Amino acid sequence: MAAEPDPVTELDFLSFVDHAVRRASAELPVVDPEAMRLVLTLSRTASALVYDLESSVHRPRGLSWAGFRLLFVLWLAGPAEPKRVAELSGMSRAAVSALVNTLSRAGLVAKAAAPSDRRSIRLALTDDGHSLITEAFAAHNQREQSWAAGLTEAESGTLIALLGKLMAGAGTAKRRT
Amino acid sequence: MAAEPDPVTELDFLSFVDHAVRRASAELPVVDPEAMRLVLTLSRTASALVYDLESSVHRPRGLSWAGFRLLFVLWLAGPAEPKRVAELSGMSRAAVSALVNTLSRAGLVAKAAAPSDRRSIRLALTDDGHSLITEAFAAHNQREQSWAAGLTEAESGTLIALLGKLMAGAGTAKRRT
DNA sequence: CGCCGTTAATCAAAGATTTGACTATCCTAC
DNA sequence: GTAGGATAGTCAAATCTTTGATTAACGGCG
Repeated sequence: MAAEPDPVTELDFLSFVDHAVRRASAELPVVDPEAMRLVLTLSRTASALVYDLESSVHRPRGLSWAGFRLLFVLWLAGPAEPKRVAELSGMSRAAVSALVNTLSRAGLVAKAAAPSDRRSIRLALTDDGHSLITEAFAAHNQREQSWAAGLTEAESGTLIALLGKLMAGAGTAKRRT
Repeated sequence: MAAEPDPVTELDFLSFVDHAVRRASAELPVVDPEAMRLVLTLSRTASALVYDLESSVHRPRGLSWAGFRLLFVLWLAGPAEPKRVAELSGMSRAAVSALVNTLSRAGLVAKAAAPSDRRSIRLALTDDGHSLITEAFAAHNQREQSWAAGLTEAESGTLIALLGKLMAGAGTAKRRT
């Protein structure tokens, strides 16, 4: 790690990817640069996207990213049990449980007895919750559109298809329980 | 060693995206379904990817995802100040500060006086830190390769290019300070 | 009918992350 | 040279998330 061949001082979050791939390949010949670049670009893009949506749309409305996802699932899947909400939103059951307490205290989500299993409960949006999620999602989608505007429709379709293929191909991908 | 494929959950997720897009479009005619599908697919794919890498590669080595990212940055950018590490790794300065304490206590990162600014410090990998990150990244990249294996080389290149374009087009994307 | 392994939700403790405040230092303009 | 604003790192409080344990309920099998 002697000399720096690159002007490391001027890198930002995105262009660091180029530097990192070159550097890592040089230090570890076993590295597959293409796979590395793919994962790095994907995770950084997603992270920037989520951060932007959360800070510009949801925080101002008093929702965390997780809170938004939970309301979103209840909105589009209808009333459901915590277990199913956890699966669909990608959270742990404990996280759902804690988050539901918060959202319930805020009057956005209601708990009721589950139809046929007394261990479980049924979660549903309140009227306030429904109002909030529809309004918030409208703004959310506005912002999504300004992101998507950087791509043509064809490109957007290709990107979605490739992400789907990536996801499907990764049969080993574990989800949380 | 428990890397069990869970196709049911993944399919559940994929079909939820379809369902969600249809449902949201029906309830809110103003919604752009293509932008919605793009963001949903992207964030969910990235989330599955990160979760898989973290749980299969880094947790077993005692590293959190954030801890890995910090070591990764120091490894490839060389010794740097916390401010720059925060920029390159996408964390807040406070998070870097806290994380460096942990990693420093674990003997992976060393703090030293910054060359020319007495407000700042210089962070660097220790020998142990260097050993750990190279070993961990080798395993990390192995796993990346098994994800990338689902795509052809051409598809992978296209995907990277489209993500880059998406990121570049979103000039309004805010980064954290 | 009752035993017992599963499954669901929740709780508790530990760890992380964020925002905002605070201290120390830098540096430009007077 | 020095006053004032800007900048770096850290701390504190509030939130969230995760893991593991706990309580309650289900359901198959003798």
